[in-house]
Amino acid sequence: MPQGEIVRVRYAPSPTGAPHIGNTHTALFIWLFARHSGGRFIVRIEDTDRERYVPGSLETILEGLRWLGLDWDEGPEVGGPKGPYFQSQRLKIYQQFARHLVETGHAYYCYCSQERLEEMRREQAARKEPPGYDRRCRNLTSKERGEFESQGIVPVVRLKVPLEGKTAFHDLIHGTVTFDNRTLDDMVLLKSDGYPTYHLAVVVDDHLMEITHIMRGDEWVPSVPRHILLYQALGWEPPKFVHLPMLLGPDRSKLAKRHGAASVLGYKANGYLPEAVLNFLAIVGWAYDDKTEIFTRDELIQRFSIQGIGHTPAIFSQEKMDWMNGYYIRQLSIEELARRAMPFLAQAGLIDDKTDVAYLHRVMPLVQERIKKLTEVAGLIDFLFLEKISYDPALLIGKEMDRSATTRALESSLVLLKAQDSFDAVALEAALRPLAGQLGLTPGQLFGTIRVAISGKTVAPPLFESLAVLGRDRMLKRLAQALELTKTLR
RNA sequence: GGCGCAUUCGUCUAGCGGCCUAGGACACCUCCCUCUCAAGGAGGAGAUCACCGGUUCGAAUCCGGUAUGCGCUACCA
Repeated sequence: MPQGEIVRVRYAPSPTGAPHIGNTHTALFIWLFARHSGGRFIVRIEDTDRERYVPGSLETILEGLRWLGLDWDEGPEVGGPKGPYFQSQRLKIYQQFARHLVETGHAYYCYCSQERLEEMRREQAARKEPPGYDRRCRNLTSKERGEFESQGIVPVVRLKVPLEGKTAFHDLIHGTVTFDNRTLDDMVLLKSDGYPTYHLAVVVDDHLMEITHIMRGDEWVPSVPRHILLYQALGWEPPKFVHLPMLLGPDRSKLAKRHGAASVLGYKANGYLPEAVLNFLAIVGWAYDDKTEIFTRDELIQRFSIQGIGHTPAIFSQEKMDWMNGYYIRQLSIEELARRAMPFLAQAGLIDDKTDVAYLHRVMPLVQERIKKLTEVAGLIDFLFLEKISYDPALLIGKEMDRSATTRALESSLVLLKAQDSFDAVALEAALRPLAGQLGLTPGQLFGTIRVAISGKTVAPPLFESLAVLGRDRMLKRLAQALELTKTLR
């Protein structure tokens, strides 16, 4: 990259399904590099495989990027000076370069049928030879070509890879990597349906779009020598290469759908905060120093560097992701937490448009430090929204208590609270705590029984705060209900 | 099978020749706080730096080999 030239990097997803967290990880690193260097972040859609195309996946990919705030300067929806940004709309360009390569002797037409190629590979496997095209069509005479053409066979275009020598390239993360040309076969550049393969399309587009750094996952390293050969054949200068560490599943294999909630949008649906996902993704495969791991988006942009990127593939740790999400939830203001939790509460049927936001603001402090995901809110505080709660009456009887002790506890609490005139948490605790001793119970026993009576749960937010939010009427009603229920116990 | 990349606590990582008797974080354990659950605080356990050679006064750090893992090996990306 000449001095002063602006960084241009691209994220080039294929619309073949929902974007998983591995792709997103790559996108984030590319975006961070672009923003850090004041360059351009380009999104290019590599839709050259018509068979694997999944309708709707483009929208999902873009939504995932938007959710994380990875804005793009050129690409779908925004356009740009080097478009179109869909490879399916650039077919003529690839065909033209493919033809050019054939004319200049760097590529050739291949008429081999897929059946023959498959059989060839089977035989190679049987003979324990490395698989690869046997170059049967590499030196066809024009007469032979004419015969195939007259049979109506539509050829593919293959690159004429040098039979010997070595091809090397320099990667900003891995250093110099060298390949022996003998291990490379004559790959297809243009398929018989007129679509380019990845190899042709990526080289042509990266050049035409003036990409300065090719950033992508490590799984692409083995294809670089072929691309270098293509650059040479086309007389172009290759950009810089930056191969990013891959994300692995818990079984250490390349992260894929079968590893569970691998889709970014899945994280959104499961109650993760975009800033937490962004932060977490950034610190796997990249480190700033020996201790910092919480970064705001601006800090990430400011501190990101290729030097800090690791060489090793990394296992995506769901546990740590969850911890970080919980951490970010705890940093939210009550108002913000309420705003973010609302869709999940609505989904659980606990709130609707008419729900009082001020009430939500009173509820949120009860859950803020107890959840790791927004999806957990509803289960913790449903009793504060539901008209009626149901639970197993046996839960009312606490540790080392019996039915009569439970009944007495509920009766006494009811009497005491009926006479109570102040219903904030502090006053309620001051009133109820002494009651335990009077009943010959530990505070834990008494509070446990009341907890179940008002929430239907043995694990719930703090009792007095919960009572305060519930309010006098509802708490008395629930205690009375619980008292009724004790009659069903033996 | 061939080629390529990689190898520091279970996991994510710091380390780029002496500061390392290897630091941080998650998870785990103990204690404190405490009405349950959390959160928080204080501790703890956990890595002979894959292995074997070499270079060097000195190596987790440099070099070579071995092993292991992963990736690629399609008219998929």
